[in-house]
Amino acid sequence: MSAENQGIVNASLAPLPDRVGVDGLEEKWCQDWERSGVYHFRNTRDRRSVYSIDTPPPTVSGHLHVGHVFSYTHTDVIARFKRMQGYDVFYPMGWDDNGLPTERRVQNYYGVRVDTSLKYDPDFKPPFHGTDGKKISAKDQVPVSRQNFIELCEELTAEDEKLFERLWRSLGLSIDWSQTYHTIGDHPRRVAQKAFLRNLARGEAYQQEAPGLWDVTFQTAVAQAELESREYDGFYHRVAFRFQDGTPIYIETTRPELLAACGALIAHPDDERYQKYFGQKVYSPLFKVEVPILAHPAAEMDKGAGIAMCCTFGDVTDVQWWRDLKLPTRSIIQRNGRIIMSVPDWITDQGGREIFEQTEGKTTFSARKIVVDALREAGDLDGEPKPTKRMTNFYEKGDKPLEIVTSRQWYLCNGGTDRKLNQELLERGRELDFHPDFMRVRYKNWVEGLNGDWLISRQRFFGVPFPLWYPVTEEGETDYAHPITPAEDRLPIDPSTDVPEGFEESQRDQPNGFTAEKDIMDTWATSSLTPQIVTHWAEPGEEDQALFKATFPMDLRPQGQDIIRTWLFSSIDRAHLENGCLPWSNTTLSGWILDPDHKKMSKSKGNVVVPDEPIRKYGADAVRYWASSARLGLDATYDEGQMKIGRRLAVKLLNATKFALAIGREDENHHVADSARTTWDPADVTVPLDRAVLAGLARVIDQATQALESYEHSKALETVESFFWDFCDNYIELSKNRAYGTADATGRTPDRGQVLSARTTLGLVLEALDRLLAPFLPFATEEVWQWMHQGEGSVHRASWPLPDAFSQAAQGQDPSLLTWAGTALAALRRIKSEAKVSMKTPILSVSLAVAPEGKEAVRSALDDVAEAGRVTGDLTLVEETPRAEATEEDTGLHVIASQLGEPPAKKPGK
RNA sequence: GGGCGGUUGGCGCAGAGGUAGCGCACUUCCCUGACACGGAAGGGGUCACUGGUUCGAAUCCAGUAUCGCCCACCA
Repeated sequence: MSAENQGIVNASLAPLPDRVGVDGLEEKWCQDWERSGVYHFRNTRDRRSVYSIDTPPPTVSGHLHVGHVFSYTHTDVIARFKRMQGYDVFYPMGWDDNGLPTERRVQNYYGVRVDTSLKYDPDFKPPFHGTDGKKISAKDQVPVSRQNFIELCEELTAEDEKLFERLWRSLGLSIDWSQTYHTIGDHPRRVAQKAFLRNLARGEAYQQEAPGLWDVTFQTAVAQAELESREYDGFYHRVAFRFQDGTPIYIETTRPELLAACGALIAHPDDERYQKYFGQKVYSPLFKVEVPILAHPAAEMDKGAGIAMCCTFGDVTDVQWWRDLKLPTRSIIQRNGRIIMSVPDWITDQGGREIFEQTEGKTTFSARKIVVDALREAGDLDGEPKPTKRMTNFYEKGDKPLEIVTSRQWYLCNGGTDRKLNQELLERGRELDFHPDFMRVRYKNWVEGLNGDWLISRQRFFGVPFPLWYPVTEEGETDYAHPITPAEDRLPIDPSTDVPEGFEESQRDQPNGFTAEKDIMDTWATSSLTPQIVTHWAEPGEEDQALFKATFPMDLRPQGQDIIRTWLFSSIDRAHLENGCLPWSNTTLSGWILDPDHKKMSKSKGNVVVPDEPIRKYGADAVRYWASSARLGLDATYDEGQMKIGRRLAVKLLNATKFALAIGREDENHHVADSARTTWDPADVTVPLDRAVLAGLARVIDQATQALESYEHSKALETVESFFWDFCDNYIELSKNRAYGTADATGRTPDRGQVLSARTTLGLVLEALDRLLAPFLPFATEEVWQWMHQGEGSVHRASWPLPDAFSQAAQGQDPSLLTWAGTALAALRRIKSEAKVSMKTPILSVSLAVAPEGKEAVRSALDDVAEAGRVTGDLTLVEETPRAEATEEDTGLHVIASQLGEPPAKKPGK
């Protein structure tokens, strides 16, 4: 058994500063930690000894605000705790630079856009440099190859990464900076492509030509997870379709511009109003196209007129009707959101063709106006359009409602169409430990509500390309049914510049040759693989495989609650399909940061706080304290007051420890003359009061450990903190005179054993508290640690305290002794406070009444109480007789009589 | 419309069956040999509301209100 295990602490004491403070600690220790590599993953090859974290990669082109600081601190507290528990913590950092925000930024910054038909140009120089803020118009943008674009992206985001890294370091995140990645880099691209090829080989990825949600601004298909419902102003138009004989039947629509795309009128099969018409034909107004009246249960009787026109495609219900009733496809919206450029052949009526011609190339908005005017003129509009608010699907990054467009897209199975897989993924959700647990239902709701597989292809240019080509037939047609895939060891590839095995570049886009898949993968198709990326999944090297074995499945995924449906779910889907397990065993979900007016902080509201400011103003420990005091999953208010408290705690720790270390050792200037060694042995703690403190400490260690084990960092902090303040306010005050070892007010000098007991207790407890606070206040605790353990390594690699040695040394002493002694001291202080005199004023005599259960406790600490209260004469204890009427606040102890001496004379001057 | 979370002194939060707790702010006092970036003492709440269970309810149950979020609703 080592000395440490027995609770004996051997300290190498460093000289102490005259004055202590928290300013400047960040810089000092950041540099030291970097130099010594405390946070480096030690590459332990044993999975059980490793704690691995799937850190969220922040969007680097995004803006920093205190929300980042908040959730990353929560993770860091856990990382530090696990490290001190002896785990080899694998804590990498990623940067998300894949996707639209970066694409737009690179376009505007350098004046370039991706053209996948171009070849990589190693000598390419962008036309602009550093034009942030100014937008370069599309016609001035120079087309570049995808690889060139990726390089520019890496160049640009390198700056942003530095900014983030500087923030994370100044916040004291214990990230292993040798383990970083960015989502558009070679390695993540290789992982994304490899995983896709394996999905494809197993039949989990497939392509399909189908109607799907489409963003007309970005001109790309959009997945269910990226939808956002927003309120949208619309108008109900009551429009007449007519039977052969001219009898009208009215429908209501908010999208009259789609009239030409109508394929049927649909009512509910039970709707008595329309049952008699089922199977009959009517003619659409203006275009005079014959459409049937059909029944389908998805029609809702109480919505609109109860009968709807089905267009291809106005909304997702239209798609359902079109599919179930086998309606003709009559698309009139182009991918840019405008009406098609030629009159469709199903419109045969001359008047109808002329009206359609007027709408060609128009936006849906302008086309609607033309159609409504024509309807009004034709007498087929009943009344005027009535305004309505409706919820419509938007792409979360877009500002126009989504259209439905038919296109060939790639899908990945996610349980949206397969009941068995759906059940399996729900089971994975039950296996995963959510912190807090109630977040689990969000996952469940999402998986249960899926209505289709995951659409992973995007018609964009910047991103991870599908590693695919297609054969081109003799007739020059692309044969999508037989994609050509590269060997895994060639990855990452770009099909627009790389050539499939067995072909020559000259055969590109030629009959009997090949053609590249033009689409790229959704950014989540890469992000969903961060566990595989950071753990070097499927990399062939021996080192890589060892790393993967030691770190996967990972231990923790920290993330925002808003991306449960995207990041969390898609990661589980990928790991389930690829690895047959959960990607991690725990997930922590942080809440939002609200501004002081309880509004969510967001860039658009302009209420964000840049995190450097509070760090500079209050110190990193203080900001971390604020973040740590919020529970997971609950929103927290941005509260500088809380940071002040954190700062106060850090300063107090410095001062209290300085006192404990200096006492009995300092020269006349309160310096420890030279660095010295000392030993704090729990066996030297003999005084009941001191033992009571150790008993309390053992309990606190136990509680804090349990709280952190269950990811309740705020509870752990609160437990340790309140013990710490109690220790400072009561124990230090009670014991300090004994610890000094000088004569007390009555002229008695404590014996050596009593002095040693106090000093040992001070040392042991503060050393343990330093460890307990280290995950929360890494800077102040490191500073203090170095005073105690000069040259013996960092507190952040020190062992997490165990309760046993302390509870053993307490010898069964009840920790409430400290509470009783503290109460007695408070009573003495109150005498002086009420008399409005200095605490230095001696008490000539005092008599305390104590409840029977506390009398023995107070008696055993009586010397310390008397000394701390400066009682120079008699301190008598009387057992309190239970009183008939209980006082409003009964502490079990009160002053019966007291006599104060003269307050000490004020020092002249100052 | 379905679901989740919150509602506790002026503010920020803890407490989850035994009669309300912490911090900030506030009041008064104190420059005491760790700390004035400090210390001591104190005032302040019918725990959103209404019912119920219980000897006893901030705490459990039912419902209401209110704030926030997630999902659904697109004729």
